[in-house]
Amino acid sequence: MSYKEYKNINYAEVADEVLAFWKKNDVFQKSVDEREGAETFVFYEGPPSANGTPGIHHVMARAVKDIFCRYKTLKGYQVKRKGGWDTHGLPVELQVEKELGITKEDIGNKISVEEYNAKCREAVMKFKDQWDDLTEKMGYWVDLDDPYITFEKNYIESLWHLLKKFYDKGLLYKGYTVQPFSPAAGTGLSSHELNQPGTYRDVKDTSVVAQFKVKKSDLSSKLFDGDEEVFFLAWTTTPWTLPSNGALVVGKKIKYVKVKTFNQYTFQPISVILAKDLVGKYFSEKAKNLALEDYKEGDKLIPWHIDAEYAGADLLDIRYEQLFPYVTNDDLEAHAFKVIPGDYVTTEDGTGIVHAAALFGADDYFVSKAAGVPPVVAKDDKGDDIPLVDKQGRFIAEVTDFAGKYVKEEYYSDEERKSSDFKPTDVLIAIHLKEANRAFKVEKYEHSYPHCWRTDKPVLYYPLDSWFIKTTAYKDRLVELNNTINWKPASTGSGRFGNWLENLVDWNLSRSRYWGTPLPIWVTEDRQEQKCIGSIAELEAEVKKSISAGFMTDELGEDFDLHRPFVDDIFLVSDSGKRMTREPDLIDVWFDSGAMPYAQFHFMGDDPKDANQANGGLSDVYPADFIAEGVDQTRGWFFTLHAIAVMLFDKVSFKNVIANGLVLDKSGNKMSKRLGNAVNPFETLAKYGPDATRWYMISNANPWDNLKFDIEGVAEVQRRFFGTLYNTYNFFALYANLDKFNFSESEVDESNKTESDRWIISKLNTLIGLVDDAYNEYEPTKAARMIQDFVIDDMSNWYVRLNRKRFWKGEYNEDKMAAYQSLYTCLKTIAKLAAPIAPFYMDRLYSDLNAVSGHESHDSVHLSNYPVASSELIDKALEIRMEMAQKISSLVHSLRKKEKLKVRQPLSRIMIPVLNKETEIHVKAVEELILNEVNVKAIEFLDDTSGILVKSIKPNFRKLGKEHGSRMKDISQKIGAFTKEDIAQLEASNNFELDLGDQKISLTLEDVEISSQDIPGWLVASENGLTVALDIQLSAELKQEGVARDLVNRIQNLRKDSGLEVQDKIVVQLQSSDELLKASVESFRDYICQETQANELNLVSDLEGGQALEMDEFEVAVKLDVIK
RNA sequence: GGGCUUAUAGCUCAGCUGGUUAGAGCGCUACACUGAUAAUGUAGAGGUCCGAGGUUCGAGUCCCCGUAAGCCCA
Repeated sequence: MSYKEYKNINYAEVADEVLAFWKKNDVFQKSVDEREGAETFVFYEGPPSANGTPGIHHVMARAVKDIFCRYKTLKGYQVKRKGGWDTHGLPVELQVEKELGITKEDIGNKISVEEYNAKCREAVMKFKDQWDDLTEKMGYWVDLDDPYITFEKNYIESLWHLLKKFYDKGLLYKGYTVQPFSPAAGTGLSSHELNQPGTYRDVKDTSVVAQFKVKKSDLSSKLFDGDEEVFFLAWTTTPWTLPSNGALVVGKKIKYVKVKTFNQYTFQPISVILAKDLVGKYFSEKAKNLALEDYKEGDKLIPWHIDAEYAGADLLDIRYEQLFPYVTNDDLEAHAFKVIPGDYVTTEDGTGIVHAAALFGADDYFVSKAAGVPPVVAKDDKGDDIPLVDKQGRFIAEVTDFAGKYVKEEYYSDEERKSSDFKPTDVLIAIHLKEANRAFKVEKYEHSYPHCWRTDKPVLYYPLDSWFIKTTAYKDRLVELNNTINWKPASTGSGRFGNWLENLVDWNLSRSRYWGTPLPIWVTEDRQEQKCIGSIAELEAEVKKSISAGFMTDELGEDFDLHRPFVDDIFLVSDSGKRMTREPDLIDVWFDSGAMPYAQFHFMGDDPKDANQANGGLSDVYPADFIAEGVDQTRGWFFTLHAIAVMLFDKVSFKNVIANGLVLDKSGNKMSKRLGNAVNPFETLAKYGPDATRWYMISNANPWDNLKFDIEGVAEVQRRFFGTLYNTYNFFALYANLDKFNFSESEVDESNKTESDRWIISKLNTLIGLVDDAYNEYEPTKAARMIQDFVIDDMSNWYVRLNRKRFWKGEYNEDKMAAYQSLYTCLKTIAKLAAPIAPFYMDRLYSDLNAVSGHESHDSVHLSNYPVASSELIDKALEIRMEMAQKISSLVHSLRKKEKLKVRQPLSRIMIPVLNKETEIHVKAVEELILNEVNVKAIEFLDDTSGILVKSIKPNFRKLGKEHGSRMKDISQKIGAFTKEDIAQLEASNNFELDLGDQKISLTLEDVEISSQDIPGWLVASENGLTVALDIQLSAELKQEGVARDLVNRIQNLRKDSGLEVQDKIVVQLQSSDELLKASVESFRDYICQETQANELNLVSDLEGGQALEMDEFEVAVKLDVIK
């Protein structure tokens, strides 16, 4: 058995082969089954929707999930990964409508709800094949055979079960929110619909600056100066909302002024309050400070002057007279018609005072609620509160002056609008205000306003009934438990998510749609009785009752579908015997996905932490140890998971979460199919294979940062990391096969290993621990980068390069064995450490190694165990020494470079100044390595006794700074001025009195850093305290050796060019007149022969058929003969 | 409008609790190596650490105000 050698590796092909192997041998299943009984690591899959095609960002998101599941498996946990599909919701509906060429209005007419939903059910799995394909090809291990699907009956039943729990706790209630609403279409509009192009249009509306008359009170007395009438000025582009005004909103930090002037329509003297910054908008500079007494009715210039100034905070709670006193009640009289604060008030336009009608604006609703201002409502015949505008967009009867009028002129028919005496309601309101001395300014104003995409008519913001989950009741607990969750990055948990929880509003569950989970609530017509259904059995029982009561005829069939329209055809009977109909709403799809911890297992119990499966307990799969999803899910999935778990079970549903960022194109732009900059994941995987793709994504940026995806980067990863690893393996395989190394021998004793063997093993064991930590802390990027650095820098560029000869030279002996063992161990360990990130190639690497050694009984790296770092094998001092060797070599290289002395030319010595014995011992231990690496004969150490060292000294800022902070400038200067003698004194006595004039401080050696950066008369280089001097004198012998080495090099080339095998022996004949060459050959004949595998080396005077070789300074003719 | 994130070499990213020459890879230039070879090594050039203030003996790092980009929410 020998190690597989690769001529040209195609990583994508390897991945295909490995994938086939996994499939054939059920490796994923085994990786779960073999851990049966082990501690579990619980992972939840955030369900994707298969109604769109997968993109490259899904590869990213899923790689993150996969990495930690694979890692935990290696660590011995059992990690089940149930897949899932998110199937309900608006995107599915829109796609179906697009395909069928219909709109929502056609549902129930051109197409039945039943047919429509059947279409949705098909459409939602449209691209399932592509998704499954991607999942497989990218190596994402998730159970696709038994996924949870949110439209399935069992799933929905669990949702109902949970909803009923909310209901029973009194956390499910019906209320309203202010939403975009199209009276013409009679429907609310989703934000998605409002974001359709063309919905926002510039329109000219009648805008009014209305005067709200301030009531006199203790609080408002500061606004009055005698008998004047004082008004707040508030601007609106929707005058129809003025009869519903409940409050005026000011910015606390905005400055306001009172201006004395006259009303331009009634000419009456008035005092008005508005933002100081906006005075110039309403008052002409020319009229400023004109005498008020001189004003006559109809004058063009209306005199004015600023009378007083107030802060917004001073105006709070001041009452004013209701502008349109059509309806009122005790509540309103007590709490409305006053000034309240609002952050959204600006002085960009208007008056700096904003009118709020709680029912007709989202901002208005929130500030009113926050300030405890009740909405302005009337009562209907049942005694329920109703807004002053009905659902058709008309004023109700109570608004006597405008009763029955449409609030927007576009709601009238074209004919009506053409009529000569037609006036839009906004204009009528303006006229009314002018006559009542309540209009300060009326003008047309052009602004952008949303329109209904179906009817083209303007949208109203209108209170719509909705069912809510009272999340606000659990706010504190939600925050508290969130603090126990490990968020990556932490800022998403504390910032984005934490702030969201702090500013929580109740969760609006209602959706007026067709394809989704129906709300299981039935009510009587008078709304006095309600029932919430929590299971199919319960529904069946209720249906039976209903049949007895005569409201239904048939029982539920076995295959009863819980979707619309079927649930809508069910009528229940109330406890008092009345007929009940289902509330027509569907629930927010986020409830579907947030409930997946329970619904995926058809949970119908009371406590998911119950260990008893018979009770429906989920203890071994709840809560999740780990979830990961895009940061855009913060207020989506992450929130709904958290809300349901905390509110129903007082638990967190996930302990660790990675919120990953976006995948952008290489210039940092968002990828979009429309712009054509979207990267096709299938093409990328096919070209570069999944390993390089995953490795690139993970190593390039932290998952939570946005990734600028550059395909060149994938190519680079493949070349640099995988190429190096592959080359190292191939190098190993080539010689290990020649020597038949199969690691059947016992490990070479530590004492018989070389310094570099022990070093690489030490580094490897350090790496095992560091990578383990990184994975444990959910830092995959750190893990990937550390592995990569080890492979490229330590293993390949240092260990292999330094030890190459050991692999191919000489007989198979213990030293060789040690080299093979070391490299084998490195490669096998890397395969394991990197397997979670690059699952395919690492599996192949592991298997190729293990196939020969048979060390492990596992068929796949993913069935093996994470390596254990052995602290005995870690030698920090050795790691430091080696670092010094690397630095010294680098310095010598750079000196050679400067002097144009190539490495093949041996040099006699380097000198290293050492200020302490320790450094010398360190360097001595790696002396051989350095000498070999830089081709120098000896290292000499210069210590103090040589007397030629030039020392420099600088303060240890970190230490001295802590002690003497503010004196550092002085100290630094004084130390900088130290003489040779000063340094010597400090070194000798470990004490130096530093005189700062007013103060003396004593320095020890720890307070300074002393280094030697120069040796007079020598070629010197230094870096970070290490200094090296190079002797560049060339003796005759060194020159000869240099030539000999050159000659070896040329002959080796010739061997290779002639196609000789590594083990072929040759006879060499040389002809040259050059004396140096002759001398070199004589002196170094043995060396040359050994290196070139020559049995004979002869200098001849005539050479037939020889080849001319270019040496640096002359030519030489050579002839090689192979010995057969 | 609010919240959060990011900004360091041409590009992609490191830079620990503040400490005095700001690093790596790619790319570029030059050289070397040539039995790991469609590989590899070494060196060099390349920086207003987004901008302006502040704290400090000392700021890429801490604070404040901006700018730009992105995401979420309104």
